Amino acid sequence: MDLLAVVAAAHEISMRAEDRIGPLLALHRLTPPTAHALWSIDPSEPPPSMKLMADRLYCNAPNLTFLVNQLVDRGLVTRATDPSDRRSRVLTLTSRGREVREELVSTMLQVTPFAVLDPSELSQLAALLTRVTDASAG
Amino acid sequence: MDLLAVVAAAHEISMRAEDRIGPLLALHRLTPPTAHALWSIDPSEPPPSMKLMADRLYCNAPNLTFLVNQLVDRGLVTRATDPSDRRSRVLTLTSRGREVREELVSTMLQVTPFAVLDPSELSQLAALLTRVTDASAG
DNA sequence: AGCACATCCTTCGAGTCTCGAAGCATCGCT
DNA sequence: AGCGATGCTTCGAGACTCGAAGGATGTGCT
Repeated sequence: MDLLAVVAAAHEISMRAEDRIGPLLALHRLTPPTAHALWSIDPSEPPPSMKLMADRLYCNAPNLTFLVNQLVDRGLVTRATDPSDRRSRVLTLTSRGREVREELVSTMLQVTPFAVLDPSELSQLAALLTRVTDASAG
Repeated sequence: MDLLAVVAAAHEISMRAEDRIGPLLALHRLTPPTAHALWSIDPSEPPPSMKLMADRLYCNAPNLTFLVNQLVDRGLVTRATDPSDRRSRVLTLTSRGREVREELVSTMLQVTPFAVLDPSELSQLAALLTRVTDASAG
């Protein structure tokens, strides 16, 4: 059955990538969860709310509060009250946050096991994975 | 660039799968790390040592000791001294461990986002991922 | 306006995970 | 026998995850 092989291989690739990015994370006192949170704040988009981030990271509210505190403590993110809904807090990267995020992304593109694929294979793979994420939306 | 899209999509798929398997894990008082450890003990192969498991899971020795303790506490795994090297401990699934592992694998095959692909797409994807894991071995 | 209810976030406590440093037992080698 | 290497465990500190509970703000209803 190919499905089992695909699930196992995908997991293996994730673990390998996480292992290889580890040293860079340690350098910035980050961990996989905090790095993922940082990654998920795109500076070219409007600042996301805590709620939106929790949905993106598939985590609950207390957990997200904790992760954001870690990023704030490390000077990478700032919290602000959303003027249009004062219950909501929006997250903005500091200049250092933007730098670290950029370093994270560019390093990941170098060390990810997917980097061994050539452009044609990558394009095939991107098409398949896009189909998966679109079709299983939720 | 397709590479970034591939990395992001792969991560998204993993998170989604983990989210969907969560309820089953909770039922057995498992978590993603302990479930992954359980998954990595194939009952049809010779019992792995702690060392081998640590390599498979990309984790260090103290961490693996902790995870295995969790599985032992939950009655899923037993530890035994390897007669051929008395420093080494080998891990064997209990009958309950085999049941839970089987349930885990079969449920994952149902809920994984990859399940939306048809056989031809799956076979294509399996070929690409196998190439990635083989080419980036380490 | 006032009240009920929902939503967004935070705090707290308990359990889990991760890792470096240190230590113990055993193995392989000389 | 002695010595360094290897496999595992213990310990302590920091990080992560979640349910329960609570405070603040928005929404809808009368």
